[in-house]
Amino acid sequence: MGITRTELFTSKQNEFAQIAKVFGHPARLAILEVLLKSNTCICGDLVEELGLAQSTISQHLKELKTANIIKGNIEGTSVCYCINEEKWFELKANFNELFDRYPNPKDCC
Amino acid sequence: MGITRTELFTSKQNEFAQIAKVFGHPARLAILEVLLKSNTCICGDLVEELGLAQSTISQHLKELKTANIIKGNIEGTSVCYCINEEKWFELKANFNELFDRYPNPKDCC
DNA sequence: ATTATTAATCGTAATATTGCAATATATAGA
DNA sequence: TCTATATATTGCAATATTACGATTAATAAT
Repeated sequence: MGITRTELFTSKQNEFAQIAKVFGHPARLAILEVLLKSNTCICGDLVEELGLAQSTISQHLKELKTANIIKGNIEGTSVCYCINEEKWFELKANFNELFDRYPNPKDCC
Repeated sequence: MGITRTELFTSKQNEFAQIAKVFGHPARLAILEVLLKSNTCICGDLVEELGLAQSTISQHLKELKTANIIKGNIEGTSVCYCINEEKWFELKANFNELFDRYPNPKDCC
């Protein structure tokens, strides 16, 4: 059905999945990497860096913004994007919290 | 088009996105959490824990297995699942590598 | 051998995602 | 005001994902 039965899961699970999904596209990773590499905000430039159409990139940026992973500041006729520092470290903590739940020592297999 | 233009991105980006996508569904997170919580392999049980149909869970397990995040050992008529320890820590490292790329100090916004 | 149990696979329907062209919007500069 | 530039939005078309019932396959128990 293409529809996720979110009612079966905790809101924490649904929210985590939502975020992971945003990381689940190479174009969005590429955008994030450009933002990480440059020490400052990126105004424009993104369309030339990646090989996708402007509208497609705008859409991916929108998803990153909606997930609160990046911020966009209007700068004259263009928009400057950068990573939302607070959210970024929150996500790092969230992922580590998951990864660190690995039982140690474990008793199987 | 629903098709990702993987040719535009590095294999590292594509592979990372592929993994993130696996984490991008609450049912798969729920499965992983069950496996993390119990200190041993889980044989069956998963279908009762989550509220999804058996075939649906089997499909999600397949994706987790394909991504090499979990392993399945046949145990008589049932199958025991557990997290692939090596891969798990590799993923933790991969995600942290990404998160740690945040420029510090940064000079913008 | 027959039956019960468990998990995988198949087929299919519904919905989501990706991508792009075309269009709209908004600001800067002449 | 008119034009150029930059980004967002809209409207598709193609493909992917999610979910489930039905079926299959494989082993265990009787």
